[in-house]
Amino acid sequence: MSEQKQTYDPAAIEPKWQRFWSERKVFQAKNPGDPGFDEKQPKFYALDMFPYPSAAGLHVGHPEGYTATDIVSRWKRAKGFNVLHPMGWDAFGLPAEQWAIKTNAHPAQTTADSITTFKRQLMRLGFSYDWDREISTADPKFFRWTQWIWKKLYERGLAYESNAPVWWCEALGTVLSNDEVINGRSERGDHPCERRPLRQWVLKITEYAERLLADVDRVDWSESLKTMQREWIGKSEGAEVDFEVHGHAGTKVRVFTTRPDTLFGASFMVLSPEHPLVAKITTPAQRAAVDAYVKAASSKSELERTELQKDKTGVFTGAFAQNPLFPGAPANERERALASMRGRIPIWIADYVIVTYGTGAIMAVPAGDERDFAFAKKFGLPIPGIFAPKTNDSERDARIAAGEECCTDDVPFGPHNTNGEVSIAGLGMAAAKKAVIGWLVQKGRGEAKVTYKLRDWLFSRQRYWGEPFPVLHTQGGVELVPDEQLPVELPHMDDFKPGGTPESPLIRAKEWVATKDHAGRAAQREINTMPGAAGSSWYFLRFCDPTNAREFCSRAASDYWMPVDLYVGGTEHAVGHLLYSRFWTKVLQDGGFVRDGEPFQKLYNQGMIQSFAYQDARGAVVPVKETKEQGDDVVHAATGEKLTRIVTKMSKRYGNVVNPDDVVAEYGADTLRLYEMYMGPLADSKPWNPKDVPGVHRFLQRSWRLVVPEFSENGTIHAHLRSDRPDDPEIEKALHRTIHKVDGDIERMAFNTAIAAMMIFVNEATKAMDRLSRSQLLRYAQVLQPFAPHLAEELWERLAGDGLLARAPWPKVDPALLVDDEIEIAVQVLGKVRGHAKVPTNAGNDVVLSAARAAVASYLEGKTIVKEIVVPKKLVNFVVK
RNA sequence: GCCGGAGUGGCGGAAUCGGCAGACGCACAGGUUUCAAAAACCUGCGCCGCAAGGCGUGCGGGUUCAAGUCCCGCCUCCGGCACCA
Repeated sequence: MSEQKQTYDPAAIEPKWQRFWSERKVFQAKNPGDPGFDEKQPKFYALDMFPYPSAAGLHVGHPEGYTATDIVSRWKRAKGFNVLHPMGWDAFGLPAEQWAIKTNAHPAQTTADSITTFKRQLMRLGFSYDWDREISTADPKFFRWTQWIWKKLYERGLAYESNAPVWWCEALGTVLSNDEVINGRSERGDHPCERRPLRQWVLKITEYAERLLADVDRVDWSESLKTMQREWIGKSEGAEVDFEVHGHAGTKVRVFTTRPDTLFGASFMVLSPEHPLVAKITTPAQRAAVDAYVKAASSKSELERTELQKDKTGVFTGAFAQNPLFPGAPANERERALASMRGRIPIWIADYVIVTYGTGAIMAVPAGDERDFAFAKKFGLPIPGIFAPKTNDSERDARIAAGEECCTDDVPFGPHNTNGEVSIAGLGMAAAKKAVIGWLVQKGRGEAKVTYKLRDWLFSRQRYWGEPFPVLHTQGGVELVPDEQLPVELPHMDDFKPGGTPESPLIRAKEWVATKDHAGRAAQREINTMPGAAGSSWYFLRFCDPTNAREFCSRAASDYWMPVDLYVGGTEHAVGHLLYSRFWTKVLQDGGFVRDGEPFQKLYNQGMIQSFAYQDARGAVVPVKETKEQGDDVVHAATGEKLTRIVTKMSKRYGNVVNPDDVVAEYGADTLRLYEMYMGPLADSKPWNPKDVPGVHRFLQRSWRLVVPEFSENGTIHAHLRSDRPDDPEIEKALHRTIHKVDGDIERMAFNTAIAAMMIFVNEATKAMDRLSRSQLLRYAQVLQPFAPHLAEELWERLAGDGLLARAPWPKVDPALLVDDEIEIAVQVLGKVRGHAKVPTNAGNDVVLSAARAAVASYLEGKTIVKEIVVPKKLVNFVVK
């Protein structure tokens, strides 16, 4: 029945423009030296966190950030910037390999298929990527340079082999790095992990800890993200102090402490159960108990340890240490008998002390540390009071002084904090630290020390689908593969599954493993592969110079494009990816290969797109398929039970996953882009509401109809737009305000309010449809272009705009049109709005006040005005009695 | 437990520097058009109240002529860290 069809047809215009942009390479970025490069243009590098192409295809979460960077890219181009906006694939890694195993295919094939799907889906959304710069981390032309950079790390002494215990995940068949393990379980798949010693490649990121920390201050990231980076690096300033062990001449236990000032209050010492001295110092009487505790601790998973964290456990070793403030460990029996001797403290072991942090041993000061206090209470150890606080709470002061309550505040030390040579009595924390460290250094019993929580980066996996290391194991040790033999490619293997042993499946590629070293002697290739984060730690550099066959990226290219001006992605990479990328960039900077050590100047985390789900009375989620609408309610289709709507993650299990392809098919890509930007602030998590999508689609249709009549034949435009005419001043004003608002809102990444401003304009323009001019609609198309590029480009073409809209400059705003001659101000009496008054915009206070008095005359009658407050151009407030 | 962020109509959200709370969209209601429906367009729409008016930004206090916004004390939700000495 519908000969009368809407003329806005995204299915027709979107592919048309996508093809056009692609064939003409409209979004190709020019490097210095390229033909057509304009050196007068400033540059702008807008980057998305490149996706991991999974078999499941694109999720609606992907286009959210991608649309944001696309809007900024298109806007920057219109503002005269040379814009680099690339896209690529994070293609190596565990999930691809596991998918391949599950589907009985080869990861090279499944990855290629996933990339094809992702690219097709992305192409349908009209993003202005320079597809000539597309890269894949699994492409030998790319990972050749990943291997080359790894060699630089090795040559700079930043890559080493280690047999230290590492996180091993049985289910994944590989080791994992710290940030891939959460509470003793794998981040991917949530499988249990345990610590095991295995030969691994490790990168010395800790050598860069201080710079990684310091440079956090100079990037434009959210405070919470910067805090996460700082906390992961975890700098602590303090001291290392040596304690001699009684009865073991020359044996010292070194502890790390952030509170060397509290050394006078050390009443026992705790070693981690894994500490190397435990076996040596344990007395025969305590040996059985200690062995049992050590064994129990080692079999406990990290998870069990943290679950039991409330209750402290530990065992006495039987040994004693000597507080270095009170030296002279007794050499003979007689002295040892003096149990009261000052500074003689018992050595315990407990699993609240972690072997990998600090020195794996602590001095316990229960008076100044909550954990030590709890331990001392539980095991009846002494709690010498060391502080003498003087606050308003004298009862608490007394308890602290007596060692009955723990105190971690900065309070003065009490009078007995002296050993005759150094005294901190009456001093505060900072001065006392200085005094104690000074004395220890002078006596050679300790030193100031900075420690970091950051651990070296475990950089190898026992899996097939990753970059091979450019390393040979020869009779003479490790030998690097020469640059001219890079890349070291993966051997083709039909069976690449992990073999249930800690060795990589590459061990079975015998011809590949067996090779020759530089001298022609038998050698073996490294069989571990690099972790998923290898390629993503430098891909942003390759985008600057993606086809360079001689270098990973020329200095000229990176000097021009780097740093990334806007980087958008999810918070899940807040620690790992960002820290690793910063580390590699700094190493490359030290090698003179890039200018700046910070890759990402501005970083923006998008929120998660959530979805509705329905819960029954017991709180169980009912899959969307099993629900139905009944009036205003949603009920269980089978039982009719009324359900409660909740907001949650999209999940197959709940059946609430939204597929971008479906949205494009029904409404078009412009609607999808617009809806995702209109949902709310980019940084917030917010639920997808299918009922809201038609709202933004309607807005696009209304925009369209300003140019093309609803049911026109052949899609011709309104007659009055076929020639130029004077601009209607009212509409002109509204248009300039819209341009100004959209401009400012894109700048602050407030895309939702920019769209609202355009909606307001379209609503006004619709009411004055026949007064619109061609010039006004061309300019409207220009502001709409970053958001709904296909529709805008089509309108531009139909209105016979000059050239291509994608290359048109941003429309000019006349500041004079942003102000009205007359404005309405609010008039308040005692802070309540009681009326409004129209006054000339630049009226003086007397004019404003008399207009305001007239507007609220009835409220002022019989009252005395005590005070008159005039806020220019906003309001007047009368304070009356 | 500690560190971030948030809490505003039936819903998503707006209020950018302390100055008219609820822009814009959804849902809903009424209307125009239509044989009818859809679409489109127009109008209304925080809560209580017939109205005048009162109340209202998680809760309780405070500062101010004026508080969603600032201060103090709580509650709830989300994210991160979690015995790091």
